[in-house]
Amino acid sequence: MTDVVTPPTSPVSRERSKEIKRLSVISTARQVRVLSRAELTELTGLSPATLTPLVRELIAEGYLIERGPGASRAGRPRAMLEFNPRAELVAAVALEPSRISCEIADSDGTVVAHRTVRLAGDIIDTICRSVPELAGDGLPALRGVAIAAPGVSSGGAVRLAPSVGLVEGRPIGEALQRCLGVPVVIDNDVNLMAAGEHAVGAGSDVADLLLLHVADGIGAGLVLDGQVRRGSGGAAGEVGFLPLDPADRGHDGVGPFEARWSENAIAERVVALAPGRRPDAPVTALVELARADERAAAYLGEVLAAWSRLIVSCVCVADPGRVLLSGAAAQLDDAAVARLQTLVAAAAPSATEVRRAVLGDRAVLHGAVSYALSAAAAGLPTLLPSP
Amino acid sequence: MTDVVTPPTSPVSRERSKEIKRLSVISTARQVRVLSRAELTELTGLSPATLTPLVRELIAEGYLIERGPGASRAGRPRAMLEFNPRAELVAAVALEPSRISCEIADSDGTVVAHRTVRLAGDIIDTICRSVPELAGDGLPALRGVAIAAPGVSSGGAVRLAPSVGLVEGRPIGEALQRCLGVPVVIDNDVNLMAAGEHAVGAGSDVADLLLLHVADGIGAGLVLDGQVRRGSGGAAGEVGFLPLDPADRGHDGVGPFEARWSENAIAERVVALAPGRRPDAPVTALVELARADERAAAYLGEVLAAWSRLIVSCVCVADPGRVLLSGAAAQLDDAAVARLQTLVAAAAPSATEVRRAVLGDRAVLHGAVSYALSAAAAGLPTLLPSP
DNA sequence: ATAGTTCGTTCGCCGTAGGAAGGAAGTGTG
DNA sequence: CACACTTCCTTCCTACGGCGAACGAACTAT
Repeated sequence: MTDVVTPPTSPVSRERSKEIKRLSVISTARQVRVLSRAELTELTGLSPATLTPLVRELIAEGYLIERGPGASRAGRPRAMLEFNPRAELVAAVALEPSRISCEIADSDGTVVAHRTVRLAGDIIDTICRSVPELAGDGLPALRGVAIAAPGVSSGGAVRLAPSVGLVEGRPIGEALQRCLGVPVVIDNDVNLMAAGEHAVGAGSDVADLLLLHVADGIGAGLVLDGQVRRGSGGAAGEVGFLPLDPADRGHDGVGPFEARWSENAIAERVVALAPGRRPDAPVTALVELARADERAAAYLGEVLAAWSRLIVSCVCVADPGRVLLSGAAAQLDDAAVARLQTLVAAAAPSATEVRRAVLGDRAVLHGAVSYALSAAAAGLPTLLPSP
Repeated sequence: MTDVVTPPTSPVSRERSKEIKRLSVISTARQVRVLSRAELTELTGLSPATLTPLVRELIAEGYLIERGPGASRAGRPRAMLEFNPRAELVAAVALEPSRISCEIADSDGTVVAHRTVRLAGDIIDTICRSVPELAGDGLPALRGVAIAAPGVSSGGAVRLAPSVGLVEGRPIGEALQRCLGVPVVIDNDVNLMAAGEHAVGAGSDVADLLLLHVADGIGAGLVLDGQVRRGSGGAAGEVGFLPLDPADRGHDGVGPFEARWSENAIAERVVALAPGRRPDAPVTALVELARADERAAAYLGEVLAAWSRLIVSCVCVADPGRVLLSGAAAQLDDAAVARLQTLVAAAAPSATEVRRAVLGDRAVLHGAVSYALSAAAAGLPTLLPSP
């Protein structure tokens, strides 16, 4: 439909269709974990005759491991195959202001190795050296690298100084891809969290979700139709900029909304309400204070109202159906989440479930795994069941 | 990733891959209109040997028409093929409060036949009779039917009484599909407009856009990554419900925002500013008034500010990169559009282009064509170049 | 005219998908 | 305990589609 010139790659070549089958089997096995060839025929639709050599190949490559025969009612018992998560490793690299943390995980998201490197010298060099070192003899199994960058990763406002210029645009991705020989994806950390929760967390049963992450700023990750949507400039989910209060104006790349309702801002108010040292988890502190202190309860109400308006805004635009609370917002207790849910339901045009995210710190890692695995499959357009 | 059970369809069968090739050629030809086999090899990546029999088949089926030889610098001239738009017809059915309008169009969006039927008896029956009648001997070429329903078509708030129960959910789609034997898609009219502008209108050069349609209410259609996104409950784009004014509350299924800034609301103010009969095009009237009347100018400013905040909200959530003004919003003159653009740029976190939609009334029709054509191809997951 | 160039087609090989039949390994039953 | 029966997996075989390569076709340039 668009008048972009069609790319010169052949749509269906023989190698492709074989690879598609491979991926179909692998992805099925990854989900089901332990299954027989008979189940594979059912799930993938491939004929047994087709599967036999393919499975043999996958066993030889270490993707599948033959286990003993499974239970059987009648007839020959199924020879069970177990998916070997170690057959596919991914690297998740998180860029932080003055260091990078690097993790190697298998396709379950189990961390096989991790390391934190102080940022010295060129980022790209550092990553190119660290990843193979960490992977060790598992390097051949490396399927992809996902890089989590704080703030907006491409286009949009630049929110984090250190990564400017290096992260901006493609260079880092392209360079790493050449150097490591595997697909490299780079994205906003909030988007990765959303992908993680969608893959194995509180959103694994739905196709659409919005993850609202409250920290120093407020950001959201949007998953629609099973895919993280970044928008044209990569600024989708920049909900801190929502013009919810007509009077407010943003300052220095900080959205008007997040200036008032981020974790930082709440922390300040909490300190004012209960003088003492600044709490690590201001929202937790606020929730506790609110049980006894009326002023705190009132302020908690304000916070919930503000967040609810933010959520409603997202529902009106994208209708994700489920909203996951992450970061400081995940510190809300059940009662507060329920209140938030009620506020949202009252104003949103569509039924929306509000829940806490469940993966916490590990969300980014799982997101990276999910990205890297799907990037490995991305060479060819997906023929796999997408939802 | 999700634990939905994998569907039992085979991923790559021979018939599929053949169909994929067919579609690849057809879709290329649809875009380029007149081309040679040599160009097809370049554009689709298929080898000449593969194309020869395929093209022969398509000629026999009427998809392609052989034209004379084209110009040539040196060597054998290319035998030109022309795509026959009449080979694919689609029906676009618009449900209106008391009648339905039905159009048959070819894949250019040229209307071949149209008819308006007063709503009497069962909607499904009526459509099932009208479409084949209208299509006449072109019926075998019918590739799909798209139905445009006002308001939210599934889930979400019900906005239009007459279609309740019939449109709600799947029944009408399924029934028609059985009866007519072609894919039937049903959607919100604003979503269809967005699809239309994306296909052949002011958004044909981008993958993401948001169409803002101002009429009795305010609605938006969201295209991300080349696809209309409806959200989990089909309420994506219900921007009339945006909680932009904390004090406001919605009434009776009308969003708080649209109650104040829809065409109706503007019309009332315009009447107040310039007493007389209610204008057909209140925004046009307002723009003209604003040239001379200060109060009108101020009010126009308010309208633009309100709309800009709405657009900014959408940018913060979905970052479409381009916003198309449709309906009453398309009545703005260049200067007003420019002002709107400026307002948006000042507050949005990402560069966003604001333009008028260009298809006007025909947007829904083109959207229906686009839907119906892609629905015909939707049986199999797209292997075609998606962006 | 002849060489050169570009197009399109035919031929034939190769590889893959999948039907069919057969072997393998269990459970139930007389 | 043998026999049928069921189910699972494999092997054999065939058919067919994709594409490389050679070939014929059609036109330009010199």
